[in-house]
Amino acid sequence: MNISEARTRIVATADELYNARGIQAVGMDELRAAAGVSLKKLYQEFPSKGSIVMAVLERRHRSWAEGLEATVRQAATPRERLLAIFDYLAQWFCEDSFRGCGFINSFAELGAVSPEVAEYAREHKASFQDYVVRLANEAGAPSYLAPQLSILAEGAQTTAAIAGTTEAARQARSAAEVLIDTALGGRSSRAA
Amino acid sequence: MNISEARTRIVATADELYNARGIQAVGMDELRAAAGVSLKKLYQEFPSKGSIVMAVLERRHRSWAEGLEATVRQAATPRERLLAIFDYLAQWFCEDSFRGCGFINSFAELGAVSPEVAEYAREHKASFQDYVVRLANEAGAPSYLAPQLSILAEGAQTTAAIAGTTEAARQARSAAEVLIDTALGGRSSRAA
DNA sequence: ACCGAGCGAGAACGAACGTTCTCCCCTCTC
DNA sequence: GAGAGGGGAGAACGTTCGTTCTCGCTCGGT
Repeated sequence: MNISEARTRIVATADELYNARGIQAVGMDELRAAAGVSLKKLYQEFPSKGSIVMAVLERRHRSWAEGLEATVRQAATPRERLLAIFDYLAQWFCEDSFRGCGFINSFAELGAVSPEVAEYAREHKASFQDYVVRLANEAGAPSYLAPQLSILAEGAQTTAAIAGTTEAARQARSAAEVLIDTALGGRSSRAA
Repeated sequence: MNISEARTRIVATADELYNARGIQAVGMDELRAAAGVSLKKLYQEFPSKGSIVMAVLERRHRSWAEGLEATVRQAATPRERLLAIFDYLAQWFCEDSFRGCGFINSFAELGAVSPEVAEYAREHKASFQDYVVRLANEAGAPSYLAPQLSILAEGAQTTAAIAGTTEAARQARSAAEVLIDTALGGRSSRAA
């Protein structure tokens, strides 16, 4: 077995388990069993559980960024690209495994106790916000639009996670339409 | 010492500690020390840690509902009452102890493992959404407005928590103004 | 003054967890 | 074929945690 293949499987399995049940609720032995590796190999690939958590966060960040980018790329106009954020959310919420944003969850679980996790969650959110800023700029929108849309996206994620329904994506999208059209149409009017 | 006074102090202390460091990171012994009660009294008042967690959630719910209601009541018009939601958030985010919505956090930490916690978080969010629906109705807004504002409020909370800044309240408020004015002004136009 | 009930302090217990160690088998090399 | 090295299974270790138990003290009633 390739050493890097074991790593990949460990991180992928950890991602699933941590997402489904929470990081602290999944022990190393359960992860070992689910990933089909020995404990020795686990600790050969990762020095500690904390480093697995960080690897999972990196994987989640990559997966999110790539998935979002792929959905956005399909949109034709700058306005549609901004709205594509919410289409991506809608599709994500439909997955059986959806249990809320993994960064919000890990921040809530470990942010107060692990500076690394807190910092990575912050970076992930900042990178998303930067991305929205870029999309908003390409649409020629005033600078206050991007944070508004980011907040809508965050809210849709937690609402969908806790309520267990998918409608928040649609509701957030319709709100985003209003915000975008107002920002693009009525130049000069209102600022944050 | 009044028996109910001990209860109150235990729950208040647990609220602080759980909020600051996470539920799972705070042991019964630390709670006992911080609340200044004996372990015996602790288990005399509550059968288990889980029941303390539920009592904390109930306290948080009451505190949230009362604080929100108090802020909303100060607003003069239905439109301002809707916006008061975000003034309440702004004020909350400024508190040193703010570390995100306690229900989102406890849901992320224990929701997958404790059906009671998950259910209570759901109920809390549903009750907030109902409240927004009521305020929106009093403003004569179409039914799609309330979920939009609820999502904004959720998003502001997680954004403020992770970024560690307070500006999300202001940004969400300005977005809410747009959504409210659009919903109240352009009757018939767009629905969710 | 004495007895019993209640309380605080903290030891004790059992379980779970992260991490390391041991033992055994397989395999590859000479 | 013998020996060594690596890897898997899982026992072991030390810690932490939730919960219970023990012990000694205090205090109120008669």
